[in-house]
Amino acid sequence: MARPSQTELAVLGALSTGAMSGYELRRAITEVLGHFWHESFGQIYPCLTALETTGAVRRSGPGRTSGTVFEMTPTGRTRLRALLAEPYPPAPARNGLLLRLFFGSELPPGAPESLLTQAQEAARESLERYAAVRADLDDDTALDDDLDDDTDRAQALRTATLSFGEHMARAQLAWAQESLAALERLDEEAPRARG
Amino acid sequence: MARPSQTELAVLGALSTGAMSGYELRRAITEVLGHFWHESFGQIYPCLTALETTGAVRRSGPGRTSGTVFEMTPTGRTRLRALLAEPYPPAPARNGLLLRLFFGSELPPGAPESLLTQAQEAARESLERYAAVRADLDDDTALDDDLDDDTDRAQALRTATLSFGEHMARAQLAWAQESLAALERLDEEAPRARG
DNA sequence: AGCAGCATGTAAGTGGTTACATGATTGT
DNA sequence: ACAATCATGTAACCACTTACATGCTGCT
Repeated sequence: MARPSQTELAVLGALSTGAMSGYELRRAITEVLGHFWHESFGQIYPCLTALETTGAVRRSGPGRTSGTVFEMTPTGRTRLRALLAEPYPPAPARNGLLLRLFFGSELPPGAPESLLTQAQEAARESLERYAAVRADLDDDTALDDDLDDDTDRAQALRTATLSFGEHMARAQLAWAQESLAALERLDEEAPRARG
Repeated sequence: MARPSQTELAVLGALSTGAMSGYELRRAITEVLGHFWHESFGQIYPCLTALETTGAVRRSGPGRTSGTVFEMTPTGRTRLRALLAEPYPPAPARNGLLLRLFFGSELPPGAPESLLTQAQEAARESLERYAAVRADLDDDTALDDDLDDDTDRAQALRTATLSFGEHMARAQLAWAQESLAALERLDEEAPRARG
């Protein structure tokens, strides 16, 4: 694991919150980072063994299978900080929805509209999920009054990632609505414009 | 090319607007679809030969190198429509910025702020590019008064993909500003909250 | 005894990028 | 003559997914 990798960063990041098994690691990633990150077992386990050989991670617990947890070492924390400071690779621009919409005039009428409605629905569902997460988050902060500045700041950063999802979902919702309206307007005007 | 592929769709889509060489194909994709799609030569050429063997695409022109253009056949257009109707695979959730922000409390103070400022700047640049594209688009529609309903609709769909980019960029801008403000507020309040 | 969930891994395959090799054409 | 750009491709590699193999633990 010489070259920096995003999987490595995600794994070390998750491990920075406490020691856990590979299985738990994956669940932690999908549950906590789920709205902007994903890892599969096929990535996690090889990454863990690689991290072990570089000394960033240590296995502790009884033995081979059960009870074994992966724990971040000081070397690992240094590595985590280095990876965090690394510039992130640009996300590959590949939006299947827009690709289909762009050439949507090849499809029967109504098909692009249906794509937009689906996108709208997806955005609404995302917003609902985010609202639930935010409710949990607010409960937590209301309970803990004795936060120091560090956890306060950490909390704010985590909230920012949630807020990103909310902004994007709202934007997608507005866009889909707007685009649907534009297509509808076209349908109404078109027949008159003939001749 | 038995299994549907997004590259195939992008290539056929681009070819549906006219015959061109592989080289031109790539330029067309990056220029026209650039804000939501990308293809490299390593994908395009193998895909073209595969499409040729299935009869979706035909080579025409003088010979081996120069002058050869790839042309979509009727089979190809059928294939394009089938691919467009296919549900699109979900985009893998992997946002490097959010990953760094989430664990940003491990970084020296100021680093997350710098990430947000960069994101803000990137969004601003995107908006500028989109504004330029939209200006071109409006010029075109102003010139052509004799549009039929079909091109009108095609135009609306293409505009929708541009509009998507604009909505997302604006949302990112707003989010970055909001998050920066939240962090700043924290900095001001923190010292007082001590003791 | 049997099932659900915990747990660790591997192998094969996919989709994609990057770098390279090669050569023609056009402009300066 | 040289450089830039047009043009077509291949090979090596990388990241990632999926499916599979294996076995443990705890519950009913």
